[in-house]
Amino acid sequence: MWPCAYGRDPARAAFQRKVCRVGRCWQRPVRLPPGGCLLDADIVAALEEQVCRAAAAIGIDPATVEPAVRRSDFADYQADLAMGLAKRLGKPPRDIAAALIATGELDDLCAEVAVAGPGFLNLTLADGALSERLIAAARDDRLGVPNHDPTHRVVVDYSAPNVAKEMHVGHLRSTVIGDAIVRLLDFLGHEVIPQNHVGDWGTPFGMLIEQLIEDGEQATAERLSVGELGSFYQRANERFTSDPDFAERARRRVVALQAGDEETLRRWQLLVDASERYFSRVYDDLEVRLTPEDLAPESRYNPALPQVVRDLESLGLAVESEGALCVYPEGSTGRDDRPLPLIVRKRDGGYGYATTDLAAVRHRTDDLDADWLIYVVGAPQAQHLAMVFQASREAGWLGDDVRVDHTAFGSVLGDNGKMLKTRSGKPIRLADLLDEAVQRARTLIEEKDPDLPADEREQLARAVGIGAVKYADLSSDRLKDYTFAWDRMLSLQGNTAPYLQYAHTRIRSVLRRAGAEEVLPPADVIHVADPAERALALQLLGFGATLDQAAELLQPHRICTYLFDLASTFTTFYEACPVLKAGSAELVASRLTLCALTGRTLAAGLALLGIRAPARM
RNA sequence: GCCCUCGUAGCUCAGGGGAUAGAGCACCGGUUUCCUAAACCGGGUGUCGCAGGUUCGAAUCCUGCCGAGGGCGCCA
Repeated sequence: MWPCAYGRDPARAAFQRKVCRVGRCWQRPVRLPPGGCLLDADIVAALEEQVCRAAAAIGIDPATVEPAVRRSDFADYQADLAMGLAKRLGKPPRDIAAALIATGELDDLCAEVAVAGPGFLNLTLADGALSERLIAAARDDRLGVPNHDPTHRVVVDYSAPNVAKEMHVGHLRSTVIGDAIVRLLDFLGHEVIPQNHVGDWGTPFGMLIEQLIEDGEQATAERLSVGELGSFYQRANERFTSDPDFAERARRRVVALQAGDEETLRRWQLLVDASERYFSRVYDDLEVRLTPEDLAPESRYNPALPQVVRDLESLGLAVESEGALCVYPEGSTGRDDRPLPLIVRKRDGGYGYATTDLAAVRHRTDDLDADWLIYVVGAPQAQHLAMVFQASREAGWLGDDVRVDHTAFGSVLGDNGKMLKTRSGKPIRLADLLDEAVQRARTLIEEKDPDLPADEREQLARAVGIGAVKYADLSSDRLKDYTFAWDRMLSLQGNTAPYLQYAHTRIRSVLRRAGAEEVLPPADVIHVADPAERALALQLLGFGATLDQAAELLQPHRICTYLFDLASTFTTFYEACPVLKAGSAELVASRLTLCALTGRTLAAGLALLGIRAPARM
């Protein structure tokens, strides 16, 4: 294809700079296997490189052009760079496009390159190039998706429930989105460190511990472990507001807790332990990867807080105001354009969550040595986090080489357009929501497939019900609010988990019939003559690029959109192209390979979202 | 008052500067001697909130306005 001396190749160097343009090499440059040709299934990257090469050949510095290759309605792909070059070169864009074609650089991969419209380059791939890459992907455990290069050490902060407080739909979003991001970045080769920033400290623990004393330790621990957190918290709160004696005891209890009183700490620990047992159960039900090892609760930072404050003072960043110690990060203003404070030490000498968050940043960069911090936290926290990040930058705790993202998400709304609540206006317990999801899935399965053995039905109900809830949460842009609707998310039609799961089982069924379910050596050649075959082939080869984009933008919904398109494209193929009854043995093998690759890609994509792909439904 | 986010088909949503803005639902019609009909195929929908600007080209980038939600000092 082209020489191996990539390091000195100006077109490649320029192309790599191009893909790194986001700033700090967060995007993946094309990886070069030792053999010197691209095994990477990502054909867009290969085409872009050839376009850069063509640009260089007509005397354009490839570092200064955007190859702009994308899927096209008019050909397999299109490159849109000629129009942008017209003014610079003082030539009509169609002439430039023609000159790019004339270099012959695109001939390796393309059977046909044509100028269209104002100067689009319509690229039609050579069948051989498609076939070759499909076979490489089919042979590869990773479906032709290379590791990201360079890889990063990434802290993902997500879920973050509160001790002795019910988990609700807000935690659902953080947990599900965070889990998908963890799985995705892990798959792409990054070293991922999940951090569950559990809320286990603060003033409410005074009343919670007093309530524990009133209810009895044994009984409270038992109730909390099985998820009766909401009623416990509520009772404590009611006592606190209605009984001045209780409130006074609670206030004294906070002081004792902060002072490290042993007996108080023991009771606090009891609340923490019982709650964490419950969280683990919910995580198991949700089928997310979070484990007790990932716990990094707020209290763990307590010992570091005085030092954080001392350092901020000695750096001259923290100043006293109205008795409190404040940092004023650049760029944040509140009412009357006054700078907004981050209160790092309260008037009473205590520390709030800002200080804890600063300590956490420090721990993650210094001790965990992360160079990428991801906070999967609701959108309302945007200003707070921006201030924490800015203060950390100013304090030198976040270097320029560390990327930080607030991966914000919107609210879950009911069908009334308001925040999802029960009819009585209370927040919906996450655990109840999951139970209902499984129950609804079970009912559907009983209707459609009454003969299924009970244990299989239960497994399936879990896979479908939990998958539906998670997929509904992941499939639209996380930043927007989303409307929760059982019927939509459990539908077999549309962009839903059950639809994808069903598409996957249909594929598995074909493979079963072919006796090829376990091992399927790929065909020697993949036929892409039929438009439906070709469309499927092109879609399959876009998997890696989709994952890269989803990871770069931290948008799991891009994976969903891709998988739905893949399933739709497959369906069209499946209708148009007989597989087992194709004309020749060769064609059967080719189409079976397409089926197998599609099935594996669907399963892999769903797995990255934390959703199971059962073999039968 | 200031700041942030959102506004795309009747509904739920895709669309990160490119050609004619796309799906699903809903609605209408069709498909089962045929690889899972829990499915599939066909049928028409738009002042991309409004107005300017940048650009060869804007749903996409910038500014202003309107509408919705959220945030703005010691809760986390």
